[in-house]
Amino acid sequence: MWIDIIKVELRGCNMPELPEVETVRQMLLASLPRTPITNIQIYYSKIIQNVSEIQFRSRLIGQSLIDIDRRGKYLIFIFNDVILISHLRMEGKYRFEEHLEATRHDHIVFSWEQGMLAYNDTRKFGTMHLFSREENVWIQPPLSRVGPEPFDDGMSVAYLKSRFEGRLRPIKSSLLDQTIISGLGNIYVDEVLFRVRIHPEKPTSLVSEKEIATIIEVSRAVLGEAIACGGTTIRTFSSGSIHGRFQQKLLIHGKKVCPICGVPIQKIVVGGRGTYCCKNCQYIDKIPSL
DNA sequence: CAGGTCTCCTGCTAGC
DNA sequence: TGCTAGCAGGAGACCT
Repeated sequence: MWIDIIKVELRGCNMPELPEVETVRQMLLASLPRTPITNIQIYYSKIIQNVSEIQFRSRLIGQSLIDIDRRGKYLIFIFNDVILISHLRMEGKYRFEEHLEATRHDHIVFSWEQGMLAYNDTRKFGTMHLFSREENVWIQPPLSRVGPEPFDDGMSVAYLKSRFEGRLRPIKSSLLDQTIISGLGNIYVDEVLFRVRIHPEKPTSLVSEKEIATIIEVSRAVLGEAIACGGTTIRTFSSGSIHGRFQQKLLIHGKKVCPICGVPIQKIVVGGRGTYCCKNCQYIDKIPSL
């Protein structure tokens, strides 16, 4: 079985966000062996952040996978004695095969009796952290920096309001800030802001309570639907080349013309990120007319 | 503290 | 045709 994230028509827009990571989590959970890891090959060690290459191997070899969790865009592999936290960043992907030969951009390969798992990452931006299960991984970086997901109990209008107060930066930057709200990346933030008809450059503190409520509701809907669709850019080679069906449901990201008013969509830069929005339908100051 | 800028890295593309 | 400079982007480091 292959689990891969491919480039689709939107160049540079294939980064895994929460729905993609969740899809990868489910597929790995279904396919990875629960027997001890027999070997680990490291071809590019800078992926590993908090322990040495030697420690990474010695502490993981012999460990059996118990479960895979997820927090925001982080995958959390739980073994007998250790916890491996993996972030795919822009282009990280895993593939599991009975036997694989490491190819270009395969940086770490885990082996079991039953198969091999390769971590492949063209841009080498992905990260891995290794912790002991005795440590509390939730109170130290990177997980300590991850704020609540839209689905979490901790996510509420009152919470977001408190985090938005006094913030002058664009709302898009605040929604991309994983310490405030986790799981939304560049594509989904554009989608959410278009659907709630708020301009990405609207100052955060000017977003009303009513708008915050709508942002939460729409974030849940967009992410939930994307998860149900298997993400935007995921495909499994075992079932041909099907990419995530949410790709077809994008309304604004990568589009040329506004699906509501027909005006050409603007491509601007907000907080250093390529941003798609409709100047006609997304307001900076006005209350959205939903 | 808030927020801006730089860094990491490679593949693609515009421009010559 | 072949080359190169420039760009994209999640999150942390660093600076103001």
